[in-house]
Amino acid sequence: MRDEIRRRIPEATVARLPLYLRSLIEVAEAKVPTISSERLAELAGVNAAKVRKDLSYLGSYGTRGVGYEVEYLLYEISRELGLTQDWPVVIIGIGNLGHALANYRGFTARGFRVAALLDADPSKVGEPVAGLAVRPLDELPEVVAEHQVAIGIIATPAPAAQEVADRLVAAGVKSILNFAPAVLSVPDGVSLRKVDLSIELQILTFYQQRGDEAPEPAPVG
Amino acid sequence: MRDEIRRRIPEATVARLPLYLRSLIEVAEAKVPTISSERLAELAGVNAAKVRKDLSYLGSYGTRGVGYEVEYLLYEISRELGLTQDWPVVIIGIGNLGHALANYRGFTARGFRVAALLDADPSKVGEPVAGLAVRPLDELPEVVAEHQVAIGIIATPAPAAQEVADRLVAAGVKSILNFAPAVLSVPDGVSLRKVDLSIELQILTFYQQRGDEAPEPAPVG
DNA sequence: GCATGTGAATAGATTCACAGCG
DNA sequence: CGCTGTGAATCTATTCACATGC
Repeated sequence: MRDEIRRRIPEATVARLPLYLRSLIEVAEAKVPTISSERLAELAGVNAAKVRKDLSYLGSYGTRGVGYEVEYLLYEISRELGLTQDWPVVIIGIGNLGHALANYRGFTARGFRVAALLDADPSKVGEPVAGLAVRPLDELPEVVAEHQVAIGIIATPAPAAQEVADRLVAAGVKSILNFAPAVLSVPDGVSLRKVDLSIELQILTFYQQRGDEAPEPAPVG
Repeated sequence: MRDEIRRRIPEATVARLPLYLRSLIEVAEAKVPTISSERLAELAGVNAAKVRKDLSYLGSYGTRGVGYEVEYLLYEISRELGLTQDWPVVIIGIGNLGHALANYRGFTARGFRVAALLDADPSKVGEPVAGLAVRPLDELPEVVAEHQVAIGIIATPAPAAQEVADRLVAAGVKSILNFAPAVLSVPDGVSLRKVDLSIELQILTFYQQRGDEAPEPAPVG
């Protein structure tokens, strides 16, 4: 935690750390003290060599002949992912999806806190959703400053998404998760990830039509 | 369309085809007759070399010195993705997310049709959602057979997800999209993809904490 | 003895750069 | 002449296999 070198962690590994974390939380609840790469691999749905290689990028946290100490590894991965602190998020676009996201438990579960819900539609403003009143999109800068918002979630229709992204960036938000089916562009230094339902379905139909099996998803970014 | 060899298309390419498709639909609406790899790349948010390489796996559909014929390419990609036919889907778990998914327009937009909504909770059964009455999970086999359902969408809480997946498989569903935050296992021959909100957020916090920028998402699988 | 940690080998994806062709 | 199509080069990720050290 103090004098460690800043290792470059492959993005494929970063994308799997949350999986390991979730698995470790489960076994920690069962009071299991240590876990082998083999068992962790099973829980996370990957193979053991990958687990060991991934964890080796974080440091040598295992014990040969024994395995990994669950609580310790749990903490180290949490820290690596930045989950030892709280992350205020804003959700923009309070339609069906925005509603669902606002009510999503397990949001709060893992250190994320919905600081505000915003919508450009005046008829939605003031509506209580998940215990918060929807605020006008124009208040974004104040909301971001006030709550130190670092992450913006876009749940608007596609045509509005780029403008919302621009406003988030202008307000100083450095991480954006986009649910709108649109390709967005953001300046350097801003991270952008997307979740797109219809793309996922289309990938499935590709393989279904082929009578093939879709390869193991490699969710990376 | 008749005597073509079955080219093996890299999974990374398959994951990008839906992006090209969406971009092509946009330009087709604007009545643009042809498009260069450069322009398509810009719309899809990738680079031109990738576009050309990806499209070359489908066949030589471009014209040197000119570009690609929009309508033709649109059709070929649709066909490759299996979108020239309709795909009945079932959504299981009609909580917040299930509701949002059931109401998602652009679902129907691209050849997907919600055949039924199911939930294991008797108190939800019968409730009208998005013009359909929620049906009991036990009716899954009939629903699948009746509507020729090929795709199942899991929107249940995590603890229920594996059982639902097992039931989908038992009913003959060969493609599953999982929104529950759980690792599922399915037999060979069944395709499984996942969408996980909290994993995406955790990847963002990793890079945010580093003061780094998240790499370009490579949504594959 | 046993499971980690890691170089080396392999596989897969991206990018380069240019030949090929309309 | 311009843009596609594609081998070759590069980069990234996965897997192997075994030396290492508790």
